[in-house]
Amino acid sequence: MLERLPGFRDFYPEDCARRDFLFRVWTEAARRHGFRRYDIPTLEPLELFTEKSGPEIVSQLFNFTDKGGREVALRPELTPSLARMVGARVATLKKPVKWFNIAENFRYEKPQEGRLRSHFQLNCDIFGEPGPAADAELIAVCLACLRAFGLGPEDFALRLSDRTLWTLLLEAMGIEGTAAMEVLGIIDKLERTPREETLKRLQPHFGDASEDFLGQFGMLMALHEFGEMADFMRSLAPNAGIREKTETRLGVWRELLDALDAMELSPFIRIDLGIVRGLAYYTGFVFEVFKLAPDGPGYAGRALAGGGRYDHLVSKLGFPPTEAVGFGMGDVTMTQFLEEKKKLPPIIEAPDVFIVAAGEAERRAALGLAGRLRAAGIRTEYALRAPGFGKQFRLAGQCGARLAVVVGTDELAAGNVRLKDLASGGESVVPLSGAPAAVRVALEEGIGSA
RNA sequence: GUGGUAAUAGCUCAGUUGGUUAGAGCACUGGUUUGUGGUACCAGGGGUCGCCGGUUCAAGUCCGGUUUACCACCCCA
Repeated sequence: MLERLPGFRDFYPEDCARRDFLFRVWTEAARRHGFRRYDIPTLEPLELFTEKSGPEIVSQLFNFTDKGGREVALRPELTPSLARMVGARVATLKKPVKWFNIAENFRYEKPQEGRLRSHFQLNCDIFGEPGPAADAELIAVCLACLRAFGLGPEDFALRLSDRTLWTLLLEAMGIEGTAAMEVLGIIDKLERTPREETLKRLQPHFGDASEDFLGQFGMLMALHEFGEMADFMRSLAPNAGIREKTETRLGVWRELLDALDAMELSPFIRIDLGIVRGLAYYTGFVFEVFKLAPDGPGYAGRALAGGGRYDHLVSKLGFPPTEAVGFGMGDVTMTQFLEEKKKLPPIIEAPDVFIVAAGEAERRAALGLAGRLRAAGIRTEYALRAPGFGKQFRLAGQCGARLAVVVGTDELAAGNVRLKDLASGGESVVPLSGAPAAVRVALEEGIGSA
C-alpha cells in the first residue's frame, strides 16, 4: 500500500474544516490590526536560503535540481522571500508596511511532536519603522491571534527579551562580535542544558570566571520586574560609555512597556531575558509565546509563536537597509493547544435543507427546486439514489439539515411543497414557486410544532 | 544523525505457555419501512496481523533486519 511521505499530513474534510477555522480566526485578527495579505512562491532558488542562513541550511531543505538545471528548494520559511518582495519595492512602498501571510512551509528534518516536515504558519511583519511602537504593534497582533480563540492570560504568556540588552551586557563583560553570538547561543539553550555542560561551553569565553558569569546570567534571567532588571543592568556597566548606552536602551524598553500597558496587554507580558532565540539575524526585542504549565508558575511545551526585530536582514539580502519586526505562529502547536484548552468549536458542515421526493414523478420537481434553492444561496442536499420515503427522512436527520422540504404527490398536484422543521417537528405547506423565500424565512424563524 | 517504545478492520483496541476459519465497540452499507427522521431491531461488507527473512509439524504470538509512528537526545524555529 502506498503511504504518505513521512512528516506530511492528509487533511480529511473534518481536518480541513478545523484548519479553515484556524486560518479564518488568524486572518480576521490580522486584518483587524490593519495587516494586508501577500503571498510568495512555494519553490524558490536555493540561493535565497543559503544567502540568509549559510550552506548548512541545505541539509534541512527539500531541494533539487529542476529540469532547467536550476538549484531550487521548497521554502522552509517565508522571511527571505518577504524581505525580497519588500526590498525590491522599498522605495515606493508606503511605510509602515504591515503584511501578513498564512502559508505552508517545508523542512527536511526528523519529524517529532509538534514539528513535521510540512506545517502552516501565520507570519505578520512590519517594515520601515525603527521605534518600539512597531514592536508594540506586532506584539499586539500576535497576542490578538491567540486571544481571538478565547485564550487569555491564564492560558499563555509572552516572554519578552532583548538582544540589544544582552549585547550591551556582554560588551560590559568584554565579549563582543562573534564571541558574543556564540555566548548568546549558549544562553539560548541554558534552560535545557545541564549546568556542567553549560560551564564547559562558557569556559573558552570566560575562563575560570565562567561560574561567576553564569551566576550573573542566572540572576538577570530571574528578574521579571522592569525596575529590578534596569537596576541590575546599570550596576554592571563598567564605564560611562556603556552606562549611557544602557540608559538609552532602558528608555526604549520603557516606551515599549508603556505602549503595551496602554493597550491593556500587560497581563500577557513577562520580562524574561532567558529568551534570546537561535536565529542569528535578530537585532533588538525578541519574544516567544508559551502556554502556561497547568500546575505551578512555569511554561509547558514548545513555543506557540516567536518573533522579534531583524533590522539587518533586508540589507543583507542586497537591498536598501530597512527596519523590520515580525513573528511566526504554527498550525501544529496551535491546534494541539486549542484542543487541550477545548477552544475548537464543533464544526458544522450540515446543509440547510434536505429535499425528500415522493417518487419518480416528483423527482424532476425536486431537482428543479434544488437548483433554485442553491441559486438562492441555501445549502441544499438530496439523495442521489432516491430510496424510500422513510429512508430519505433518515438521511435528512443524519446529515443534520435544519429543514426537510417534502415534494409529495398531493402537495405537488396542488402546486405546493411541505416544509418540516427537523428540530421542532413543525410543518407548513407553501407554494412551490415561492419555496426559496419561504425556506429562508423558515431557516431564520423556525416552524412551530403547533 | 543516536537511543528507547510501539505497529492487528476506516477509528479505539482485545487476541492465553506458539495450535482449527483472527475478534469486539464505534463507523460504513443494506433491510425492517413506497408519506415522516436523527436515537429502534436485524443482517452485511471490510484484514497478506506494517514489510522482508529466519526458527518450528505449526508464527498475529519467538528471533533478525527494515519501514513508519511516538518519546528522549542532537540540530534547529
